[in-house]
Amino acid sequence: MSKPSSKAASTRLEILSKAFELIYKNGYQTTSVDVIIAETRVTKGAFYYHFKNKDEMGLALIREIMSPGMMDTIATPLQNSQNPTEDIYKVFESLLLTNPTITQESGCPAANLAHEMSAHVYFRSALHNLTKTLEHVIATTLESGKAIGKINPSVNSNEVAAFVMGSYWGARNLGKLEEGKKIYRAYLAQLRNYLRTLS
Amino acid sequence: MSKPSSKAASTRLEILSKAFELIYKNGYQTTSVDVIIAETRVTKGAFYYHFKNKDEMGLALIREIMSPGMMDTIATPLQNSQNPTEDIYKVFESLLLTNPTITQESGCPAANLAHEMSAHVYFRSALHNLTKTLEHVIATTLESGKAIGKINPSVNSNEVAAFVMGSYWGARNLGKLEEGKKIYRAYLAQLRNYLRTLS
DNA sequence: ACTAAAACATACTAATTGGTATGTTTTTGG
DNA sequence: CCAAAAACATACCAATTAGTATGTTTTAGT
Repeated sequence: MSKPSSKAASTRLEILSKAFELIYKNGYQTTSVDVIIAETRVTKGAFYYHFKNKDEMGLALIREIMSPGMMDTIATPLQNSQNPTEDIYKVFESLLLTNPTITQESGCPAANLAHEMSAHVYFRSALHNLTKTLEHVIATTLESGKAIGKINPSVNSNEVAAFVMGSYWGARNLGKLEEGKKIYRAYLAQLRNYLRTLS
Repeated sequence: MSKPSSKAASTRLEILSKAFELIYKNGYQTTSVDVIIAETRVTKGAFYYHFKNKDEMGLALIREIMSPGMMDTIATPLQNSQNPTEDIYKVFESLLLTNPTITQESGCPAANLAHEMSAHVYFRSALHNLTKTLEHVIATTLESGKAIGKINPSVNSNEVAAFVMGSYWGARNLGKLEEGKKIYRAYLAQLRNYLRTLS
């Protein structure tokens, strides 16, 4: 995500960055290659030199922009957590209430793509891989919480991780229908209640 | 949803039914008017006689097909519930595991549309209206649970209703990325755990 | 049975789509 | 420095899109 050493690599990155921005806002199918290149200094020849078609670009987007981005905002803050439930809560709270690049109108980039492109095999497996990685991070956090006596040993970490991830996606989707952050606060309050039952 | 008394009304219903089927499977934007009429005995003239444009048809779809459908499968089973948490759980369990028209690949029709069309003001408010109605039904169920001593009075019914609806949407979205129903069983197990804390 | 409106049918259009063909320029290794 | 490959630029194309123009048929009230 951060090696525009060569000119060609920076062109490629410019495409992916602008594509992410547009697709996040307007969806994959309704973001045409034409508008992507119109919003960059890139021409069609350059676009199709770097990606053999639109879908290849979309897959690169998942792997090179979205995956690292989500790892940064979710996985990194959970490393070496001494208080799993509180730290997991905080990750989603800041994601919902303070993160500047993720907006209420546009929702969660990964959830959006999952909704729209899950019928496409390669998109589906790329996104599945992404979610499984995140779920694994959360589950691992819970497991180490067990080791330090902060999480009840009877808790099924994988189930909980899936439940938390899923509920977040759902909250993001509900949020797209509303104006204020009231829905997020309701969600977070109940998420906290739920997480507390894991101790 | 059930008055094809006149010939014209049955034409209109045929459009909406097939449109629902196609849009549920393939999304709103990627379902063209051309394929809708190709899959019915309806011509373009008839289509644009009944709906002034594609979006008007989409809105009718929400109001005349989806809303009644969701009321039937979610609200009706909760009427006069004597055991709120168990009945709420059962509604989502049957929705996830046994409902024949809602498939894993295609997910939740309302959640799909919310994801795709929330930027469109009229779609957003129609869908928001739909979700708020459902949340209200769930919240009301919880409130009457309080009256019969089955739900802890300190529970915030509206928050819980939003959390349950949202988590279901998220589970549906996660499910679209996977093959088996394992993810649903994980979700349901944790939903049950969560609902039990409300007693 | 008659007529006016409702309900439909057919043929078209302008814009947009993803992708290609065919070039020119720029970079890079020897 | 120089050739070959990499990187880009321009002009095009066939298919698909939502929507319209202009008809014909069907229905319903009198």
